[in-house]
Amino acid sequence: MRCASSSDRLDSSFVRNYFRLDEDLTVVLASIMKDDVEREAIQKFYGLKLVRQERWECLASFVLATNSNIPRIRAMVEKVSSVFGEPLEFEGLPYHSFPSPEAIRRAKASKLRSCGLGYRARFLRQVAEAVDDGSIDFDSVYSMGYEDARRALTSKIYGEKVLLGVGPKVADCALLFSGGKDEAFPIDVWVARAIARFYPALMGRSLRKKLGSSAQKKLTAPEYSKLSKSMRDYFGANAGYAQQYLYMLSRNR
DNA sequence: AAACAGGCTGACA
DNA sequence: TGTCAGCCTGTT
Repeated sequence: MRCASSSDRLDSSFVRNYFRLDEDLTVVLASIMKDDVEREAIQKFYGLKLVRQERWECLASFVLATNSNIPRIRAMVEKVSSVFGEPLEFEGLPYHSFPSPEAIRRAKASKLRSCGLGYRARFLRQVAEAVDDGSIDFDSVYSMGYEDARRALTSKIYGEKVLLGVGPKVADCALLFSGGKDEAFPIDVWVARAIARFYPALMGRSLRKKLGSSAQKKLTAPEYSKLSKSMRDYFGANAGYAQQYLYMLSRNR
């Protein structure tokens, strides 16, 4: 395989790991083709894959993504990178790396805030501190099983959250995209809508009604746990893949 | 121009 | 344990 990058570290074995070229996608897809909905989604978005993202960058990005939207998330990540990241060059063009936890930790509050992060600035800094000082250790957390790892990401020590800004949805995203937990099934508003529409039986009547009519369309913590568990039970070990295809289906209709 | 956007925290029942 | 308001900010 041939590839080009700005760094020697990003060689072909990195690319192989990042894009999961070691896995047989057809086998994975066969395991989640449990109904016509997934069949249609897989046909429509055939080739869509999970990738193995860098762990700190992934968690930090999803902390920033809270209560926001894709264009804005992109703007926040790019701004933070250009202000606090290392300058890079690739094929003559300038780029910036995503900043290290240390860089975010050292950042002046007002400067961090001026990246347009809003109240997420505080969360990003606290997560950076926890990663930098070892309060949270990715190696140890991601070596646990799914349930324990999710508990670890959202846990409290002496009543204080270890990772402020990391709730159930953010934790599931980190576990799926950078923690090697393929059974994680993150539920954002799009996925919740898709479940209500295509899998009403898995959702339950009251929640379905709420998403349909009520102005309050955000899942409560208990609703989230219950729903994500039933989706994991239904799709099994590769539920995260099912979620990705369902998400795409939900957004393209 | 009020609502909404790829939720979470802190306070309270 | 489960609810609920409030929250930065950009966009529609």
